Amino acid sequence: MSARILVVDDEPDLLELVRFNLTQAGFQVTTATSGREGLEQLKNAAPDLVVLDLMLPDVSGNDICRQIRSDPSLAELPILMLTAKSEEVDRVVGFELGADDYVAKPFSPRELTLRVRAVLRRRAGPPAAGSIIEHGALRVDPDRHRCFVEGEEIELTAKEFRLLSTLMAKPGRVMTRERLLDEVWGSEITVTSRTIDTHLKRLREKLGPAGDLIETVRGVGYRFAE
Amino acid sequence: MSARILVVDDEPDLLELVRFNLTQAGFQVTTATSGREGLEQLKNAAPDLVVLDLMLPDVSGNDICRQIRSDPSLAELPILMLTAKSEEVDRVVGFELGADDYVAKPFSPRELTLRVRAVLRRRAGPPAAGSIIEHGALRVDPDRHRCFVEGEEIELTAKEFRLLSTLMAKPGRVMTRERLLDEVWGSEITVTSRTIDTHLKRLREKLGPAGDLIETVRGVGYRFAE
DNA sequence: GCCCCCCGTCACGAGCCCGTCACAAAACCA
DNA sequence: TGGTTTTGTGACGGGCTCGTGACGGGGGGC
Repeated sequence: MSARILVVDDEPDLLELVRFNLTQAGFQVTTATSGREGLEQLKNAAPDLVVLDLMLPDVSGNDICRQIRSDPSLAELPILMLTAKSEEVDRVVGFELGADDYVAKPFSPRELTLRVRAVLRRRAGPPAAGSIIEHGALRVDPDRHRCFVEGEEIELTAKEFRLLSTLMAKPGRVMTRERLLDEVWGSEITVTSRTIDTHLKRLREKLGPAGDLIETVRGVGYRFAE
Repeated sequence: MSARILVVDDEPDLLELVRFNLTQAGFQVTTATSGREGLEQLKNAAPDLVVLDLMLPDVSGNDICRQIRSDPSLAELPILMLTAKSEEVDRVVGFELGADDYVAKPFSPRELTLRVRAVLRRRAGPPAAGSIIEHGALRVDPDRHRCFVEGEEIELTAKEFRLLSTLMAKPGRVMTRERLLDEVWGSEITVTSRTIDTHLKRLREKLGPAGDLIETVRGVGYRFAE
C-alpha cells in the first residue's frame, strides 16, 4: 500500500532527516549514500520514487537521472531532485534531466512530504492518459515538463511552469498571491508578492492568445478560466 | 484575528528587534528571555506560533522543541527556529525535532515576517471549505469568487463580494454596521460606517431585482432576506 | 572571460475601486 | 404636519492595484 522511496544523499545528517520525515509520513524508505550504491539498489528492487541529491561525490545526480531515464525498465520512475541552489532547477526539471519535480534546499520536512505525495499522485493517475492537464488550446504535461498551445510547444522556465501548473490544477478557482507563493516558491519565500505579477506577465506573453485563460481577479488573486 | 506569537531569545537586542518587526507586521507578540520562562508562558497561554532561538543558556531550543511536541495540547503548535549558524547540522536537528521552518541568523526582518506568515498559513490549512452559498435567485461561489443572479454572472469588486458573502452567510440575521466593518474590512478600521451604505447601494444596483434581498433594518443594520 | 538566461526588484502609468461629502428622500416621533 | 434622524444616491478625487518595461545580479554554458 504505502509507496517505497529510495533516498540518495551523501550527507548522513540530511539523509537521516529525509528518511525520518518520510518514514513518519508513512512511506517505506531505503537509503543510499552514494550514486553507485543508489544505482545498485535501483537494479535490485525498483522503488516507487527516488529522492535524489543533485550533488553527489561519485556519480552525480545528473548521471543517475540520465541513466534512470535511459533504462527502459526504469524510465517511468518518478524522480524528485534536491538542489542546493534554486538556479539549477531549470536544467533539472527541463528536457535535459527529466526530473519530475525539485525541492530547493533548505527545505522544510513538510514541503518535501507534500511534493513527494504530489508526484506520486500525478504518476498514479490513469496510465494511458498520463497526468496531462488540458484546457482549451492549452496542454500541460507535468511529467515531461512540457507545454503546448494549439499543438505548438512553448518553452517555459521552471517557475513559469510551476505557476501555470498550479493555476491549471484547479480551473476556475481563485488563487491568492499568498497561496501561489506557498505552492510555487515553497519554503524559499523570500520574494515580494509582486514578483508573481512579473512572472505572470511573462507567462501570458509566452502563451500568446491562450494567455487570456489566466484571469486577474482584482484585489483577490488570479484564476485559470474554466 | 491577528495571530499571537511567543518569541524566546536570550539576547535582549535581538529579542527587541524581532518583537518590533512582528508587532509592526500586525502580530500580537509576547516575549521570554530564557527557555524556562518560555515554557512557563506556553503553559499559561498558548500562542499561535513560537519563534525559538536554538541557542539558549538554560534549556536549549531543542529541549523546548521536544517538550512542545511531546505535550498533546501543544503538539500542533507551529515552531519557527532561529539558528546562529546556517550549517546543515543545526537545520537537521531543528527539523528533526519538529520545527516547521527555520531562519538562519543574520536574517532580514522581512524574511522573518514572510516565514512566520508562511508557517501560519500552512498550519491554517485550506481557507475554509468553500461551499457555494445559494438563496433564491442568488448564488455566490467564494472559491471561484463568482456571483450569479438567475444563472447570469454579476461582476463584483472585492469589497462588494465580501460584503455580500458576509450577509448571505447568516440569512435573516441582522448585521450591524460595526459587525460588517469587522468582518469585511477586518483590522483596518479606518473607515466611516457610512461607507457601508455606499457599497451596499452599488451592490444592490448590480444585483438588479435580487438587490431587494438585502433589507435595511433602520437604526440597526442590514439583513439578508430569508 | 564573455554572453545569455532566469529571476527578482523597481519605477512609472493607467484604470478603477473605494471612501467621503453633500444633498435628497424616507422613516420615525411628536 | 413639521422637525429630526437615518438612509439612499450621485458625484468626485485620491489612492490602491495591477500591467509593463527596464535594470542588475548571479549562475551556467561556451
